[in-house]
Amino acid sequence: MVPKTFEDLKSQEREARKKLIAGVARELFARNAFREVTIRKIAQATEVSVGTIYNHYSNIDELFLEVFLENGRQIIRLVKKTLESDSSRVLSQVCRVYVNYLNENMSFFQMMSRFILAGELTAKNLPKLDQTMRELLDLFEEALRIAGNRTNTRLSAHALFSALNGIMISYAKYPGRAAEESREHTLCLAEIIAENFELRESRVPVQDN
Amino acid sequence: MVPKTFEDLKSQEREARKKLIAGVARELFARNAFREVTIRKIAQATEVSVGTIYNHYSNIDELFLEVFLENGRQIIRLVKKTLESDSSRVLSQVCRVYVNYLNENMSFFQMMSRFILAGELTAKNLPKLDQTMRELLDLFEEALRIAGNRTNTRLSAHALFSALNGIMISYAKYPGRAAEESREHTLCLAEIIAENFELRESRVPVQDN
Amino acid sequence: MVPKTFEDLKSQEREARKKLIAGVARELFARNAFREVTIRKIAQATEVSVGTIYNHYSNIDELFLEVFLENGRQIIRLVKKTLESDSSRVLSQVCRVYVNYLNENMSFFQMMSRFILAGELTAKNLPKLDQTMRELLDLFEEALRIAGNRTNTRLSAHALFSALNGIMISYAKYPGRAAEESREHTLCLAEIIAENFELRESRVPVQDN
Amino acid sequence: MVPKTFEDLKSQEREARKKLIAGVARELFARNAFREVTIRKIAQATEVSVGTIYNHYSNIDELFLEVFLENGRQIIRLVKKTLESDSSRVLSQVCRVYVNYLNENMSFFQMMSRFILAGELTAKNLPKLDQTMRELLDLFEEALRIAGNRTNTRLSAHALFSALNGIMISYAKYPGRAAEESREHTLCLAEIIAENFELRESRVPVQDN
DNA sequence: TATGAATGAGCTTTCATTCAT
DNA sequence: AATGAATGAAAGCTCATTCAT
Repeated sequence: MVPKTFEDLKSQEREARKKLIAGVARELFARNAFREVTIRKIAQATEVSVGTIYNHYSNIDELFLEVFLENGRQIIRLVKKTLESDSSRVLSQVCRVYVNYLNENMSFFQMMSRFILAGELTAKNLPKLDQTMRELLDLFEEALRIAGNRTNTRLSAHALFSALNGIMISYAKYPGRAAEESREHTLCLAEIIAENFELRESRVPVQDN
Repeated sequence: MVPKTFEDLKSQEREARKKLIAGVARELFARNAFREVTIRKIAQATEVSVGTIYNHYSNIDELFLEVFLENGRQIIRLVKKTLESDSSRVLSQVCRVYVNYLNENMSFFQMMSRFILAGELTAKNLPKLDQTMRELLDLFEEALRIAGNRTNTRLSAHALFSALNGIMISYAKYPGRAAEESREHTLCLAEIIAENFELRESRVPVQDN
Repeated sequence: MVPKTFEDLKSQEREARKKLIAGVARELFARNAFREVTIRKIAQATEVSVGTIYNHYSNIDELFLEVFLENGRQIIRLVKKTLESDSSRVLSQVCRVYVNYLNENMSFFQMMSRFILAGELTAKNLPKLDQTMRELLDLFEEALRIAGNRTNTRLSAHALFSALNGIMISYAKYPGRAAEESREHTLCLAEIIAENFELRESRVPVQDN
Repeated sequence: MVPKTFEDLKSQEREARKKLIAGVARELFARNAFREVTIRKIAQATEVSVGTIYNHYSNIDELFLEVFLENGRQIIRLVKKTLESDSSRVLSQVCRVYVNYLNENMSFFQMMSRFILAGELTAKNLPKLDQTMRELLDLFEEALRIAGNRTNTRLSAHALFSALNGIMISYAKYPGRAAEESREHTLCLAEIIAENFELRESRVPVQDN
């Protein structure tokens, strides 16, 4: 958007600064355990005062949500691109892209856990979460359809989404395993999930020959 | 185990007290949000002092692990019983039993999240976690085999386990939904997961050419 | 005051803006608890920036003082009107008018408390406070005189002023009581204070022995 | 109370420590403006950690209330002693004792302001406040009766209590005056209040002689 | 003169852990 | 072995004030 007036400029700058904070926070979340990311640390990393953060976000959960949603938007972009490439086994590729992204943005689940399991979300912010979720599920649904899965596609999309998230919470950092080993394991499981959600003629035992 | 010596007796008692604490903590976790359960509250509920808890567990994560493992043992018992009943669609039933249990013991994931994603687990305790996981996965593997799934059964068991956990983190308390509604949704998704992990001849389009 | 020069005009405008801020702040204080009124909220309510407020008042207490004094001027106007009405029991009416006003402008005491008990007042501003106090006390003194109280009238005015303020701090919002109930209680106490400050022939027991 | 058991001893000690904190806080309040007394400073003054304070008081207002009530109990003791001394003009002496005490424990009103005007009091603590207030008012009522004031004594006690409090809020630290000067002024006003609440035959102008 | 984003010291409160008894 | 008071670092958040634009 090209600013038309001085006001526009200022509000654009403000928005940019706000995004900057969320961006730095996102990096922090990618590198650290969710519990260890505090407002003070975000402030330090952004080279901004604590108060400034509260000038942009009215509380910590609002900032978390912003990061969460930005993660969501990134994923949506990646998945969209994957769907557009007309390669074979699109579903498998979508699953791998998704799990791959999550491996590099670990805190995504811990936030999900916070927003969904612990319910730290105001009614005001709920629609934002819903909207992002819906967009992502639309894409999963499309991938399922392409893969030949044509019954209950919405519910199946939910199940697929769940299953991939579950891989992460269950194995992304399984204690005692090296990072790369874990990552490969999650990708391997993503592949299995994908296969199970594809229409699988080949897996049917040959019958009458 | 029948005590043979006075020492045995004392150590049995000690073990009993330790279990008592873990048991009360487990109830607390079932009824409350993970974040709200503190050492103090566990001490109060057990009618034991804070210090006593530290006499049995060297830190809070050791106690959490004990609770987690006890949860695991309960699940294992339930799944075993399900496998023994020779009804049809055993895999589906196993999935439902598992998800059902988790609905009533929500904190299970938050602990999983703590141990796996946040890595709060000492090397010393890792084997205990491993052992329980292995037992549970053995059962899932068996269920898969019964359902006709015969390739890569170990990895498939991992994938199934992941998928079911994912249902919980993604939808168990989806904000804005009533508890009963959420529960039904999770069971419905468990069923879809089960179907996708079963051998599904019926889903193959008729090939009459 | 009619502006004579351009300078006058500008300075008049400036003064008007200053009064505007104080006026809005006054409304805010009347409707909200003292502790909840912040510079930010005053700025928002005035539709002016925080910085602008600091252009007119060098700190928050200067603004508070302005509000306090404006409250004082309002009270003075009301009490004057009451004194001019040649009704009977003027002292009682003055007391009720005063307490009534305070019931609708609660923060008055909290400011008094701030200025007097906590001493948040610069030497520069002291004369303004003094001047307003003196005017109000003049009126109380006159009311006492009308009521027949003719000894130590200045000190009695102080005592009367104190007593009415004390009603508010002691009972204006006594916890557990409804607002209307509290208000009535304060008016009732104001009446008792008035009676005690009037010359009370009737209260002397008949001495027929 | 003489401790009977070891338990008694421990609980007595605990109680003593709790009182110690309140006592130190009371001194702090006597010497400093209410706003400047923080949990941290109380902890420092008591040579105790912040956490310890929260072991004894569940929040800051509970501690404030304790201090307030202890102030109240002290006043009650003093007023009682005054009533028991069979000197003349007991009411006047009661008023002076009360105002004198408050001069040495300034924060009393700021707490009153907090509890009464700002309503920072949980339902649970309300009865404690009520009880102390009632006891104090009983004494004021008795003083009024002794002074010959026999109508509406309860309401009059309220009015008297209010009036004396008002002296403090209005003049205890009137800016620009020396401490001793202010103190004398408050005592002088207390005397005037007392006179006005006494039955005053002498003040009645001689009528028909 | 008006703006309002930035500041940061300071607030209350929490809670796993320690240790003298 | 059991106790539970003491600890204190660290959390989220507030708000009067400043200052570059």
